[in-house]
Amino acid sequence: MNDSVLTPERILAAAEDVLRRYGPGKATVVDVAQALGVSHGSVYRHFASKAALRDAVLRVWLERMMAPLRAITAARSSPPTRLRNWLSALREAKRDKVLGDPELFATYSALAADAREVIGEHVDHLMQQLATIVAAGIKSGDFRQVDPAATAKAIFDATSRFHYPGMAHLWADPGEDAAFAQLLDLLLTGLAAAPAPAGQMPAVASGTRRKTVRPD
Amino acid sequence: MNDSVLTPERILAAAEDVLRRYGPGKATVVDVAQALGVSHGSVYRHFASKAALRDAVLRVWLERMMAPLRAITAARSSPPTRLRNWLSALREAKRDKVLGDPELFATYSALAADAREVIGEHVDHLMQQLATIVAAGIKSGDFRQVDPAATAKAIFDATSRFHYPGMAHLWADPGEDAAFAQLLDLLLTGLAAAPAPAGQMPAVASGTRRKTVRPD
DNA sequence: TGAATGACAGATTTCAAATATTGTCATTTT
DNA sequence: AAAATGACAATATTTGAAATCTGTCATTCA
Repeated sequence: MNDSVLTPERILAAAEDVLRRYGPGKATVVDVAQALGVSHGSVYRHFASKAALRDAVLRVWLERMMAPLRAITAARSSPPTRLRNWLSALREAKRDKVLGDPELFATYSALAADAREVIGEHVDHLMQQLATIVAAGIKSGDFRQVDPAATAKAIFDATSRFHYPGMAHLWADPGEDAAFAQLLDLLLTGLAAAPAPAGQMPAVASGTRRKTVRPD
Repeated sequence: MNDSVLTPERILAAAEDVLRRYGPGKATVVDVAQALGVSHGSVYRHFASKAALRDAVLRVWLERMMAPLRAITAARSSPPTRLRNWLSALREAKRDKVLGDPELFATYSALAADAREVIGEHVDHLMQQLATIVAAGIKSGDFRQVDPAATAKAIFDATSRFHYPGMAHLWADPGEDAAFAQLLDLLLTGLAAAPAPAGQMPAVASGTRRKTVRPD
């Protein structure tokens, strides 16, 4: 098992493996070291504590999960479509994980419970992406004039039901798809620029109506 | 303690007391019986099992919490206002409970975790009330033509973040009020009847525009 | 005769002793 | 000299035997 030099990367990979095999409660630093054929003292040369190792593993996992979302954020489809796709992708990523391998999902949920800081950063990243899409929608005239950051948070909050791991126990229900679609419709309607608002308009130059129609 | 005859009501009251004092994990049927000055066998004459007793206590507690919501549902203010008040009241009821007495809240959350059926009924009741308000809003012309039941579910889902006990750990945050207000605005905008819809309208007789303006 | 009791079997919980883990660091290895 | 080791103290977890609890029911009580 002692292939090359001991690097943080090799330790991370081994840790992920051990975690997958043993579960979150039982995986020990000694196990990880053993998997690498080294003493557990060596692991502490690269990670300050078990918590630090745990955080690093979690970060890798979250990063992997976020990759498709980044792509959607940067896509060229219309902002409303992008928003729909992004939220659907977030939901499906979690849903597939929890339905596909409940144990592993539970493992990572357990990790996450003790890694508030990492989760905080993660959520911040997600909301920044949402805000980007919302801002694009305002610019294109598809969305009302709203505060992108605050609205991003509202959208994230509103969809928690479908992506927050603590609610995973509801995700196997048959009505879930319909409920999610219903919610998306409600949110997008709330976000849409009023076609011809009779009366009060936000006090902003309304020169940015929807200009181009892009393929969805 | 052996005042009058043993009734389900007296047992319920004692059970609630014991639960409050001992916590959810430690309260035993023997404790409840002891508090009443009877043998535990007598309790089983009135409740088939500890689970049944637990369910009954939970039902009483939930019923008490729902009372103000019923009042709001039946109020005479405009449907949008009623919806706002109802959702705010739901949020505040839970928030006050969890911030006011975290232990007791944890106790009841623990009960709830093993009483899916009772919780299911409870949620159904809540959604029915929401649907009533939504239907009223459609009738008054304040809301778009939507399916009241499906929309009630969407609204309930969208606000889970602020009333689902599993998310209580977020409720002490200072930004919570603003976030909730933001979400309410987004939902109510999404629900509002378009002032002058340019183009596609639902295939429904649109003879029910907002007729009267009531005091909010 | 209907309500209450308490002994009982089986299941669950508790608690303290035994074991394992984390994190450090003086020593060994390469 | 940098990397790795493993003995060690402090902490956390596991374990299993004893105690407690749930739910039943034959018997007692009023």
